[in-house]
Amino acid sequence: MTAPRLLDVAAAAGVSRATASRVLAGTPRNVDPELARRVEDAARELGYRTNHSARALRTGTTGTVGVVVPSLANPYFVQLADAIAQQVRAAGGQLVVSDAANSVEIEAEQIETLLGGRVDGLVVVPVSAAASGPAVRAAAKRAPLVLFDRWASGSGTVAVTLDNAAAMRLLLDHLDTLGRHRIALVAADQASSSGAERLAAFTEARGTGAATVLLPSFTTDAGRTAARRIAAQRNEIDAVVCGADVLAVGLVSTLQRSAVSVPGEIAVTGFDDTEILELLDPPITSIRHPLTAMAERTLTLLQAPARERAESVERFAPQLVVRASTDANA
Amino acid sequence: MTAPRLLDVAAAAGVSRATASRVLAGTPRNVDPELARRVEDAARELGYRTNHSARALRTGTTGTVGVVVPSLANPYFVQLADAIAQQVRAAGGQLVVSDAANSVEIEAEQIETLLGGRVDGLVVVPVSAAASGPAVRAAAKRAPLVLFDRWASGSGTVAVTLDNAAAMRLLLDHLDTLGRHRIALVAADQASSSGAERLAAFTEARGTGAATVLLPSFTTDAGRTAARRIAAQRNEIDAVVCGADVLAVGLVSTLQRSAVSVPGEIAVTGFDDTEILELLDPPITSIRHPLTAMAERTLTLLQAPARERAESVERFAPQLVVRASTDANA
DNA sequence: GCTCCTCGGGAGATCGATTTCCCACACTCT
DNA sequence: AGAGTGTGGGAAATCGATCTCCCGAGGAGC
Repeated sequence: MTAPRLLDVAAAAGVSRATASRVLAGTPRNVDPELARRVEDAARELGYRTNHSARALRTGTTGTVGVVVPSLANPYFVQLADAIAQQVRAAGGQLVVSDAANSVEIEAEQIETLLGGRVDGLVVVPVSAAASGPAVRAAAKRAPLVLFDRWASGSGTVAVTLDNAAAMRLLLDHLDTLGRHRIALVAADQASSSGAERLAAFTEARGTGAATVLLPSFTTDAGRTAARRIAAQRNEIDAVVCGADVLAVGLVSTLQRSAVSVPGEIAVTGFDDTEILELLDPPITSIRHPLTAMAERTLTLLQAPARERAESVERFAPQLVVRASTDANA
Repeated sequence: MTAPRLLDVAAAAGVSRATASRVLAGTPRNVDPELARRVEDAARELGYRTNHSARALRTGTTGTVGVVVPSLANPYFVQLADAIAQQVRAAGGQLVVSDAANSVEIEAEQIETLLGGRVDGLVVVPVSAAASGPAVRAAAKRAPLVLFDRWASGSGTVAVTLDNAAAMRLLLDHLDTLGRHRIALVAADQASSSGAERLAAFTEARGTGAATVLLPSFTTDAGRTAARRIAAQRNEIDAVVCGADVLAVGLVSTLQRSAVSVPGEIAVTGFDDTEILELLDPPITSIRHPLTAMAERTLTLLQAPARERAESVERFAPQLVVRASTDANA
């Protein structure tokens, strides 16, 4: 029982393959309604489904967008992929998600694979601002590619990101307003553009002398490590800004177990407004990305002529979400 | 600047397309090492990448596995997809993940699309035990398909799942051992086979009279609703088994805000050992699925001859993970 | 009544890689 | 030396859908 082909449908309807194709693919060409009906009936009858490889080969287009994220284990990236997915689906396309396992090499490999005629365009959340550049640049020459949430230097293409500096200022102003002036930064992953920008904005606002805990990795475990260092300095610090939600989650739960009250003694903020934050006790203040708008813009750029994707960074305005981890009355 | 084709590589190396193909696709045919070297050099030089659509069309095979999950917004399903992804990658394949948006119709649509020659096989976590059957059955006739984590009746194919009844018994025994005998079940989503099995196992163990809170949806918000009902019955209940982690998360945080101590007054368990559980205070006792073994078995079945995928359900042994939400000393 | 257009529809080329033949050459064995 | 054998490599068919031509019929205009 082999799958029915267009030829079979055409034969059953008593027309040529060309006509059957015109009806089923909806080519802008008038076909006698009677014939169209016969073709459609035959197709339904036989359970015909157009062969994707054949169509893609002939038309040179797949109707599929590829997304490469650093890791699907991090809910933040899942959220990003999901935002893109909704836009793609709304446009009637398919989505392929690849996981780069936080490695520039695997990232390059995934990009390569997807480019072999599997996708019409690529959305990449690059692992590293410095090291992801070359692979992205090479890929951007072969297919439309837009960076999302992070940029990579020398990428040769446009990036749709959050305005991280503005976001950092929002958080610092918020804490200042609450009378918290002795603020520490807990960050990881300076390899990513967003990590670097957040750190830079913090240093610029607070000076190089400000307390900063840099962690090797971007996990809740790292957040717990940070908690121990913060707890040790509890007398000199009254607020902590975390460069990522996962860090904040680990930090808050560990601080509380060490009997450091949040926000009583130390206020804490996250950074990406992941869904978990709301569920913790206390819920954690964070920065919300305008993901829908960002994803929409990304798809627009993907479909635009190449010249609109010249290397540049577009920054979207962040939104502060105040919760009880900074302001108990929130 | 069009992409280089096999023809270009062959010309550059001074051989025929056939030979170039034999070298690059690694056909089990001897080729003069000197020619092979020339072909490989030419391919590298030109930046050649085999066109996936063309290869797929000719060979009828894509090297890609599709996964359809009910929703990517639920971290549990992301975890499942990730387990499959690792196995597929280990086998040198590609993965396409689709989201069914918790709808049987969209699920059927996604399956249809993937079957149009995009994938060699399909792994489906069905939305509904009853309603997903027909679409799955039709798909299973056209391509290898294995159900994962849940089964669907009349699916005509094999399902790799957890032994939910055994898992429920593990939880109940654990609570009994701790002296908690007045146990309530908080569940949602009886449409899924796992939801139904968990409910059935609970009822069988505790009788139909046992307290049960059935929720309309499968979200943390639903868990909060449940918390209010449980709090109202706090005098008759000393433990709650949740049919899913997301419910437990919402339940615990809301109970605590209502000044009901966990586990002091009421012990709580989750069910899928999602990563968040560990981070909450208290961390929540749950059931861990042997996901790696399950994913491995799934891939094996996918590649096996059709007769090994006769409709049946394979059940894997659950593992109890005790945390402080049931046993403060854990 | 005749020519010119329009419009629907079919034959065949095409996308790029794989694979089936089959041929040419070199080498061995009698 | 001639026949037999084996091996590497090329020409051409093939996968299935689309798209470019081109043809025939019917209608409009003179």
